[in-house]
Amino acid sequence: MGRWEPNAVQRLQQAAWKLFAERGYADVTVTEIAERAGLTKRSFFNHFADKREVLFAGAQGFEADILGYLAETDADAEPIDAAIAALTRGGLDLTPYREPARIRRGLIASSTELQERNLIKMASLTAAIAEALGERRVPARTAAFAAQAAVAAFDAAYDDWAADATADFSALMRQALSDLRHAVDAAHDEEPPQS
Amino acid sequence: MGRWEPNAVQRLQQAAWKLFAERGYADVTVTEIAERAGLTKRSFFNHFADKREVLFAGAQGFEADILGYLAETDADAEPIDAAIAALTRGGLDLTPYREPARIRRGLIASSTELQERNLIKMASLTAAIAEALGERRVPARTAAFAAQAAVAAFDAAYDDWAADATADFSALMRQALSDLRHAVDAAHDEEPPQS
DNA sequence: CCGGTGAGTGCACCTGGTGCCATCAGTGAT
DNA sequence: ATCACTGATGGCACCAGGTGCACTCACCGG
Repeated sequence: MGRWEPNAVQRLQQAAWKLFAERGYADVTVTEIAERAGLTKRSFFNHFADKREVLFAGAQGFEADILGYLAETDADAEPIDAAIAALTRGGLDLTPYREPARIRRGLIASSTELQERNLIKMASLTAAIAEALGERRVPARTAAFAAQAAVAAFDAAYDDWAADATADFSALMRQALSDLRHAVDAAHDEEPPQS
Repeated sequence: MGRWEPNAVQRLQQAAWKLFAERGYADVTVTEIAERAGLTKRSFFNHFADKREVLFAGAQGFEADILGYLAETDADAEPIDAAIAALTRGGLDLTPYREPARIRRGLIASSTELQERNLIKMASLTAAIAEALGERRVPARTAAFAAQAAVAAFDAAYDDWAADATADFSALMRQALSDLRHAVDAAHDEEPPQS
C-alpha cells in the first residue's frame, strides 16, 4: 500500500462538495476539484468513473447495507414488508446526516445529469432488492413490484424527512406505505389520507 | 419557411437508427449521423439537445397522448384506474411498432447512458400523470403513488409485449396491475399469481 | 429588385473522459 | 544497503459531445 497524502478519495469528495455548494454542480470543473484536493484531473478519474459519481459515493455501501438488513428479516414475511423493514433500518442509519442530505437534494434538483444518475441508482437498489426477494419462494414479478413499491415509499419518506426536521423516519415510512396501499387498492372504503 | 432538403429531423432520426442498429449506440459518432443525413454535427445539435435524445423523439408526443386519454376518463374513477386506462390506450397505439420497440429496447439495454435517459423520461411521464391526477380532488401523495404504480405496471406490460409476439396488450396490463396489487397488498389470502 | 427570416454551416473553444506510459514512495526479501 | 515489486499518481495526447457566435444563402413577401 503506497502512501502519499492519504485518503485521496475522501479529499476529492470533500473538495467536490465544497465547490458544488459554493458555485453549483455545473459551474465546477473536474480539474478544479482535483486541484483543490491536491491532485490532478487524471487521478480524479482513477478514483471516480465520472464527475457525477463523486456525489453518489455512499450509494454502493447503502445498497449493501439494505441487502444485509433484508437478509435478517423473517424469511416467511410478506416480500413488501421485508423490503420496507430493511429500508426503514437503512433510513434510520442516515438520520445523523440530515444536512448533507438536504444539500445533496438541492444539487440533484439543479441538474438533470444528476437526476438521471440518481434515478439509475434507485433503479439499481430496486433491482438488488427484487433479486434478493426472488431468492425467497416468490414469483419474480411479485418480487419486482414489491421492491418498486418499497423503494417508492422509501423515496417519499426520505423526501419528507429531509424537508421536516422534526419528523421520525419510521413513522414517515409507515405513513408512506399506508398512503401507497391506499393509492393502489381497488377496494376504497376508508377516508382518504390527510395532508 | 425556408426550404433545403425537407424533413431534416426525420432524416437525422433515420440515419441514427440505421447506424445504431448496425454498430451499436456507443460506436456511432454524432458527426457520422449528421453526415449520413446530409447535414453537419452543428445542425444535429440544432435539432436535438444531445445524442441520446434522437432515440427518444416519440416520448414527448406519447406523454401528451397519455394526458389526453387521462382527461377523457371518468373524473370520479379511482386515480389508479384512470391512469391505467390511459396508459392502456396509449400502449395500444404502439401496437403497430413492435419491431422498432424491440430494437430500441436492445439499444437501451446496451448503454447505461440510454438507461438513464429512459428512466428520466419515465419519471417525467409519471410526474405529468401525477399532476393531472392531482387536479382531481385527490391528495398529492395519492396521486403520486397512483401514477408510479400505473407506470410501473405499464412498464412491465410493455416489456412482456415486446418479448411475446402473441400477447394482447390490454390483457398484459390487467395482469400486471393484478400482480402489482398482489405484491403490495397486506392481506394476502389468495394464491400467488402464476408465471 | 430589396430587405427580412430562418435553416444550415464553419470555426474556435470548452470539458468530460480514456489509453498509454513514466514516475516515484514505500514494502518485503535478500 | 540494495533490489525487485507494487500501486497510486501524473503527463500527455487524443477523442467525442456540446456550445457560442457570426456568417451564408435559399426563399419569401413586397
